Amino acid sequence: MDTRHMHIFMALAETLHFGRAAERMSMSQPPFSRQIAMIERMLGVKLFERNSRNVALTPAGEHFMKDCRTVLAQFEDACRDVRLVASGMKGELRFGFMMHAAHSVVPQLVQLYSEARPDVRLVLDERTPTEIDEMLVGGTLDAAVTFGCGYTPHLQTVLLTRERLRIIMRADHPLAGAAQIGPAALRAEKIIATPVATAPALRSAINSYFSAKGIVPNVVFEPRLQHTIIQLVAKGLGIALIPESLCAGLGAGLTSGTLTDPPQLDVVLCAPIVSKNPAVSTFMQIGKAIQHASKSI
Amino acid sequence: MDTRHMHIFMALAETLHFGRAAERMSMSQPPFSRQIAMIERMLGVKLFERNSRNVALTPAGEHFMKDCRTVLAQFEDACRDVRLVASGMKGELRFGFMMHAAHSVVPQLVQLYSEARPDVRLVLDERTPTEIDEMLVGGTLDAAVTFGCGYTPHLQTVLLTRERLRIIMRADHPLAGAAQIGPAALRAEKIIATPVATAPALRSAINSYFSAKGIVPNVVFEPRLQHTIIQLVAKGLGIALIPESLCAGLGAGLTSGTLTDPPQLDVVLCAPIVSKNPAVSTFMQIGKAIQHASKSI
DNA sequence: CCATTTGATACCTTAAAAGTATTGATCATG
DNA sequence: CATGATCAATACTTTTAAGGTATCAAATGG
Repeated sequence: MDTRHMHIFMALAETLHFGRAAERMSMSQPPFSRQIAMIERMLGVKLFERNSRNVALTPAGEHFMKDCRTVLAQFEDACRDVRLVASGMKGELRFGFMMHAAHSVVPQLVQLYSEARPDVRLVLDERTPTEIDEMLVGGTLDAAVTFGCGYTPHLQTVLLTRERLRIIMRADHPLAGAAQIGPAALRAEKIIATPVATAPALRSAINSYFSAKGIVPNVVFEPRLQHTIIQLVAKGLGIALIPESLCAGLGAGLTSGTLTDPPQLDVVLCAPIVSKNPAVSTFMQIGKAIQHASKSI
Repeated sequence: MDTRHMHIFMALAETLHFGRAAERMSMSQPPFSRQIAMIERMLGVKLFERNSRNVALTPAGEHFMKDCRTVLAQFEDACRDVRLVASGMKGELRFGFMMHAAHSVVPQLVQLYSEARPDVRLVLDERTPTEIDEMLVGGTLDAAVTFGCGYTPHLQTVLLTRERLRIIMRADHPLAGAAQIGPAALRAEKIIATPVATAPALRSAINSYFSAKGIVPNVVFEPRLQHTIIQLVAKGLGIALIPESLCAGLGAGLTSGTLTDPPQLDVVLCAPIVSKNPAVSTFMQIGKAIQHASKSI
C-alpha cells in the first residue's frame, strides 16, 4: 500500500466512475480496475460497492477517503517543506547576542529578518561575548551580535555599528555635569568594570583608555553583567564605563557623561563562513543591509 | 515520490550507513544507493552529506526526517482505521429513540455498547416513533428503540421490554387514590392523548382499551410529546394514559393510578435487516443480550 | 429485445526496480 | 608510506510489476 494507491482510490472515490477516474490518473480503465481490486485485497477491506453500472463507497470507504485526504495533504506538505528548509525559507536559526545589544541593533535585525523570513523560527539567546565566541565555534549558535575582536579565521563578520563608551555615575557625584571627563579625572575613582573573561574586547578598550595616559584604573568590582554594573553604580559603590546604548534608559539618580576621546567598539554580526544552516545566508544579507544603511547616513 | 521512498530515506536517516539501511529494506546496497540519489533528485534537495566513509543528515534532511515520521505514522493509522471501521470496531452509529425510552432501556443499552465499542461514536437522536420509522427506512438512522408495531418487512427487531400504560391525574382529582380504574370510570373524563400521527402504536393501544368496553374516549387535546401531555394534566386540563416508565418521576401535585387490565406495549430495538454500517451488528447483539437478561428474571 | 455503456478478466508489452560485478575513495594498520 | 579492508557510486544484466489492448459479462435505456 502506498500513496500512489491512495491517489488511485481518491480518484474513484471522487468520481464514482472507473473510466473517468482512470482518465484522471492518465491510465486506461482495465489496469485501473485491477489496481482498485489490488488495493481492496491489500487492505482486506471492501471500499466500493459496484456493478457494471453503479459505484458507491462503503462506510469503510467513506472513512478511508477522509483519512487519505489528510495523509496525502501532509505528504505534499512534507515534500514542500523540505524544499523550503533547503532554500532557507523555513527552519530555525539560533541567534545569540550581548544583552545590551538588545538596546541597539538587535531589534531592527530581528524585525527585518522576521519580515523577510516569517517561517524561520529565530531562537534568541542572550549571551556574554565570550560565550558567543565559544558557541559559534562549537556550532551551538548559527549567528550572533558581539563586539568585533580582531582575527576570526572561520567566521564571517558584518560591521553593524560602532559604539562609544560613556561614563556613568550617581547624579550627586562630583563629576556629574562635567562637560568632558578624561582618564586623569578618573585616576582616584573606584571603577566598576566587566571582567576580561566575560567580554575581552570591552575590557581591553577600557584598559587601553586608561593606559594611553599612563594611568592604572582602580577597579574595585568586576561583575559579569552590565545590568549589575549599573546597579552597583546606583548604590554609590563606584563609577563605570559602559556602552552608549545602555545610557538612554538609566534610572532616576543616575547620570552619564561624555569621555574625552571616548573609546569605540565595533558591534558586529558573526556567523561561520561555512554554515550548514541554509537560513543563515539571508540573515547575513540583512546584516549587510543594515551596515550599508548606517554607512550612508 | 512515495511513502516507499520515505521508508528508504528513513532507513538511511536512522542508520547513517548504506549497507545496514539496505539490509533493513531487504535489498542490496547498489539499488539502495540509486534510490537515495533518485529521492534527492525528485525533491531537488540534498538530504545527506556523504563520502565513502561517512554519512550525515543535512539540516533539510533532519527536518524531512521529522515530517516523514509523522506522515508514515498517519499513513499506517489510515490503513489500520479503515480495517477497524470495516469490522465495526470504529466509526459512527446513529441511534434514535423515543424520548421516554431514556427512562428505561436506553441508558443500559448505551452503556453496554459504549463499553463494548469505545471507538464507535454513538449519535443519540430523540425522535417520535413515526419519525423513527421514516428515518430507519430512509437510512438516516442506523438503529432505534421504539414501540413494536407489527409487520416490519425490512427491519430486524429485538424485544427489549414490555411496558404497561398508567393513568395520570392531579393529586386533587376525584379518581386519585382509587385502587384500580377501568374504562367506564374514564367515560366522562377529558382525555389528553398522543396523536396517531406521532405514535400510532401507543394511540392504538389507548383507543383499543376504551373500545373494548364500547366506550369512546373524550380526547380534548393531542399534543405530540409525552412531556407536554404531563404538563397539561398538571394544569388540570384533563387526565392521560402514559407509559409506566414516565410515572416514576412525576412532579408534585401529580399522581398515577393502575388501570384495570392495563394495555401493554412492546418496546423494541430495530435496525435494517441489511445494514451498510458494520457497527450495527454488535449493537443488535447487545440488544439481544438485554432481551435474554430480562427473560431470565 | 437490442444497442450502448461500464467494470472485470485474459494475454501481451514495456518500464522500472533490483541484483551482480566492479570502481574509486577513505581510513586503519603495519 | 604502502597495503588491505570497508563503503558508496556506477555499469551492465535480469527480474518483476505496471500498463495497454482485446474481449467478456452485466446493467440499463429506448
